[in-house]
Amino acid sequence: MGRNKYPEETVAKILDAALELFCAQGYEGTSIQDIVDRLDGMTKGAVYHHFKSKEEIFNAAFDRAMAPIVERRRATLGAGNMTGAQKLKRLYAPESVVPQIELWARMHPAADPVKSSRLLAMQYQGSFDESADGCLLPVIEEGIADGSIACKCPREAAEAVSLLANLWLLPLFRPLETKERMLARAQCLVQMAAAVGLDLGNEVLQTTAQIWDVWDRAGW
Amino acid sequence: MGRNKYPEETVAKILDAALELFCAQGYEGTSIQDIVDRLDGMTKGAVYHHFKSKEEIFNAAFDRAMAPIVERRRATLGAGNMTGAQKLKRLYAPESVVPQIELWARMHPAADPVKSSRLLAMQYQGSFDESADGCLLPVIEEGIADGSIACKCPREAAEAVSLLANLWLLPLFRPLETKERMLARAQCLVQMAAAVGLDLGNEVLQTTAQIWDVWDRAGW
DNA sequence: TCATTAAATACATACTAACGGTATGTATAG
DNA sequence: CTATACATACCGTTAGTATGTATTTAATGA
Repeated sequence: MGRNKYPEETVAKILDAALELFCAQGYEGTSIQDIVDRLDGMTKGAVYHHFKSKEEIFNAAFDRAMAPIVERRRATLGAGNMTGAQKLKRLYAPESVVPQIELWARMHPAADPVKSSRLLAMQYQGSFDESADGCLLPVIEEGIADGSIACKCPREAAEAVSLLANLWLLPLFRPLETKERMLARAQCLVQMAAAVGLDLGNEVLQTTAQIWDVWDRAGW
Repeated sequence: MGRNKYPEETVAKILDAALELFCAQGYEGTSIQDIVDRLDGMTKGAVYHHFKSKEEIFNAAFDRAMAPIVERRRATLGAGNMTGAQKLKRLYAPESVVPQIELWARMHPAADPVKSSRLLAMQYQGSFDESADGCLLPVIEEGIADGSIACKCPREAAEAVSLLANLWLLPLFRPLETKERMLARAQCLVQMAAAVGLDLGNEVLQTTAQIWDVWDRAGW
């Protein structure tokens, strides 16, 4: 295969194949050769021309998949003149959460946390970086500033809620058996968040129910 | 090196070396050869005679390190005629937690969650299995039975508290800068737990302070 | 404006070092 | 004599590299 006039297309093809495989088989379970085999005619040399390591491919594929979701959430929050408290509820409303869930559903991480350990670690990391610091904490601080939220430990509350929401309420790595248990978790989280001054709103329960349905439909 | 009369010693040496390396460099970052190189004179054949895979070595090393700690905690809880509420506080008192912390301090897991992803996944898993189901939940249910605890969602509360305690309050994978921030987390956790009917007691704050000191002393 | 050339880029090919694991040999304890 | 505790030598696979080659782009000059 000769040189492509539009190398971005090649990059896109690589990332598409990589994401699918990484999700289906995990990081360690996917070899570079597996990826190459899906890029008909292309060879490993091409892949290593565009990316310098397997890790870089993984991160790029993941970031590319997340980008539109993050963007969408930012847009939701940026627009309008809402109070911090209102934005907080928005963050956990279906329209913010469901797209992300659909991505995860496509990725289908292995139910065994140890086998999905890399994805788990990224979710863990993300719970602090993106979810808490980049998204939840600013909203909480806005709410404190405008008087709509009374929270004495915004940073800690943001971290704890993000962690619970990402690693527990969403049962990515330890699937739940029933919708009821998932709703019980949501209820529990709402109470705990309220204790540190964060009113997540009862929409969380509807959001949770929708998430369950999405996964159920995806044959979880 | 000839045949050893006491093969358990060989096994112990392998596990000691393995634990240290797995903690310092992570699972993927540690090769069987790395382990072998620490067992002067011994070869890979010996290792694979006693263990059938790298994974088995990892699990054995980890279990061996955890065993005395689990045992000790069980002993603390089993003895005496305490109410469930009292036992709950006991679970988060220094004498229950600090030994475990000292183990972790020795192990020194890499600060990057992705590099320590396997350890993280095991902590995650353990937060449900051992910490919640095996330890916290029975105590809560005991407390409900004897009337000392009023908790509407024992299973969910146990899981959430375990997760937060293991993956957030103890900053194994994302070290904290100051003692104050760690204490703020503890305070936050206490409030959140109280919201679902679990009184962890103010001893948690002292426990947390002690944990910080242990790590500080270990040159964290 | 357009051919000519030089340089940068997009790949393919062929290779290496390291890894987890195995097959097999050998000496020693029981 | 047999089972066990190792050592030695090997294998298939993997991530990654070195290098070669064709094609695009940029620079040049008339």
